[in-house]
Amino acid sequence: MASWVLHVDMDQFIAAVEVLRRPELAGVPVIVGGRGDPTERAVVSTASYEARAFGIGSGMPLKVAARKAPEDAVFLPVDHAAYESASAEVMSALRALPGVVLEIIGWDECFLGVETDDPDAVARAAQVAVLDATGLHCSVGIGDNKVRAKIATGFGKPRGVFRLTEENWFAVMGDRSTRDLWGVGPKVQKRLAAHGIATVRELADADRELLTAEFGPRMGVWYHGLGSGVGPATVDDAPWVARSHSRETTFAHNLTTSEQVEAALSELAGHAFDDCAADGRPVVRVHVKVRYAPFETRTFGRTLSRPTTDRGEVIETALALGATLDRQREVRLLGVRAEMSVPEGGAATERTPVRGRI
DNA sequence: TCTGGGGTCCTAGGACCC
DNA sequence: TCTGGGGTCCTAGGACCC
Repeated sequence: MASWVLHVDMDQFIAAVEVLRRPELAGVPVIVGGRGDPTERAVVSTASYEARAFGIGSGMPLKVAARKAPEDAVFLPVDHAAYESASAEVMSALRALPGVVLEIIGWDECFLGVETDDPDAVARAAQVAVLDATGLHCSVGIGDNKVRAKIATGFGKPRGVFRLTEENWFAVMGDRSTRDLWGVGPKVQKRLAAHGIATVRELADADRELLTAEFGPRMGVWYHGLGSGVGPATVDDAPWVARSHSRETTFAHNLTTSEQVEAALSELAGHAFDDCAADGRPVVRVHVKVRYAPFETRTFGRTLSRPTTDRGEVIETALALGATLDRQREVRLLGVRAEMSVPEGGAATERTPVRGRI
């Protein structure tokens, strides 16, 4: 029997959860984001397929989405609790599949590791299990490692299954843009293009020395392998260990006084600390992030002289960092991040350097 | 046209130590 | 006058993902 990695990804997860509890929304363009008010500063979390047909997608400002949306479109507020509970049902249905190792990588997606000679059957079984348990549909990518499984899922959407392995990698991906690779965003795409590397095949054929000179020893090697679809294949079911917690807020009206900034920092730092405290681990470092109007972001950090469980100390540190902000400029967004100490024997498994939760 | 909030990991460069 | 090399820690910033 061979080892396979399956990537399970829910179809339009957030919009689907909303439709599930409000069946009258079936077939309607549904746009979930912010507080559901398209006149506010917020972006689209998920748009239903009906809404996507109008060019509305994740990350788009709600104001822009409102302009594109038809009259019968429905804007809904984000309801984290509802998605978390739906997510838990999905994961528990998948975990119950025989012989699988489950690694959760987000609200609406996970990897399954399985030993089988018929991965398609496992993929179909996963889809049935999720649908039976929750009424929600998903797509499944099958791969010989995490990178190929993850990319395969996109070809299976919606409600489908797609297999991507060493055998068909170049046939499927070779002529596509490097941007289609997981972990290559607009900046990296541009830097690669400056070296004449536009396609996946060109990345695979590129000189490794050139890539390490451009991106550093780790990322250079990672990108080079990515061109050939190389990646880790170990699925790890160890519980997730958060490295940090943050709270941030975008203000409907920009802040202009020190008093406003201090009040906001105290509150955010307190919440961030509380999230760390709930994990039972001390804070080792505090960051403050500020977005000046119109859109320039700065971050400041300070490492504490020793790990602390003192809420007041974390707040004081955030305020001290906040004191260095430019008082002449309006503040559009503030955030506080608290990094925690790493627990004994913390996650030591192979990780992909794809940023985000993986 | 207007750009959220929650995360993780990598890199460059300076400080500092031996 | 010329001033190593390696290692670690820290800061700041960058990039990406969901």
